Amino acid sequence: MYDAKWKSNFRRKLINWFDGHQRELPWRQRKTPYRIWISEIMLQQTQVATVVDYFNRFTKRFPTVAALAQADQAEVLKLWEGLGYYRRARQLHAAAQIIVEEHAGEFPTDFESVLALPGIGRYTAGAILSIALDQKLPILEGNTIRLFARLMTMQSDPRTTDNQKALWEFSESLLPRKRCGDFNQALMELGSQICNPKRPKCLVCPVNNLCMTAVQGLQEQIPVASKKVKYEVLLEAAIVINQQERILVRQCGPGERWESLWDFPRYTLSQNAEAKSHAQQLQLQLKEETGLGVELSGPLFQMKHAVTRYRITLQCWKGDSVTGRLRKTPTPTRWATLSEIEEMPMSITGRKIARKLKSP
DNA sequence: AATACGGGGGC
DNA sequence: GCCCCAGTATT
Repeated sequence: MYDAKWKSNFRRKLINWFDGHQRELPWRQRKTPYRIWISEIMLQQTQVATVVDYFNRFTKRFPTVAALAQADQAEVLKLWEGLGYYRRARQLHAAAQIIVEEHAGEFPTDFESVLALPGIGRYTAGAILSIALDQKLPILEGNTIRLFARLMTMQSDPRTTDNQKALWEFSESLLPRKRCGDFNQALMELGSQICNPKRPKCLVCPVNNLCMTAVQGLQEQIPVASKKVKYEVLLEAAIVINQQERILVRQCGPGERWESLWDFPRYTLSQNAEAKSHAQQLQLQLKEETGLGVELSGPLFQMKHAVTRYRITLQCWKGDSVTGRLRKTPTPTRWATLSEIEEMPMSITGRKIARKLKSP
């Protein structure tokens, strides 16, 4: 079924389609390993449309490996602010320093060395080296998993270990002799633009007659859905304490969500109680922990924030007329003005609260 | 094999 | 509200 003839047809049709339909994207203008690397890290679990502006800002500020390696981590995180998965930024920064020290500042060109860099797994190593240097290496990620599952009419969850192995082998077996980078990008472009999850555009797909799923009309059944992850709901309160134009902020600690990013003090609320009694409870608790006189008013606003396995409802209170001295706090804290806060890498909730404070 | 790690696009 | 996104690292 997937014999040499099928594969050569597939390669030819796919690459022809890509030549006429590929999107113009900033990282496609100059395909250096550095720029492809940055784009691939940003694109991990993140849609193209979200990445474009971040990529442009980041590569303008850090045009080379050396520039990135020399930066302060806080500045790297600031440019990553809002993109999520902040470990990517820290590992990107660490990898730049490794490249300077161990590879003379040149992005390595052999698969094993690239794979050894922090934040780079099999997909990203293959993507960088194929796209930037046209090396013959396979890829497998969200788009290609779905595309291959449909091409192969895979009848079980493509995310299982066994099926992943089969999909990697399929990806490798498909690689053309030349233009492997374009071919890999074409696979992903087809997966995202045509072979999309819901209602794929099989009528305009360049390989629809090679796809048994399309021929049999099984698009909604394949790929087989993975087990769903359960969510639980958390309720948290953020508190804004003003003291002579300065606001108390804290840095999230190790093992905590948003590690090393700045945030406002937050407390978990039990779910069923009334907001007002929570506010009073928090007031007492905060007085205890900071030694400050704390007055509460609010809530300022509420927001919901979905994270992988749980959901947060965040409430925010604005404090006023705070006097006294800070005695002790659970994590690193500092009093910062709103303009100082603008320069600090903030969690998404911190960022939204700060924006709200600036233009109420 | 499961889980942590963010935030947003699109319907 | 739900699914999914150019995944990686850890347990």
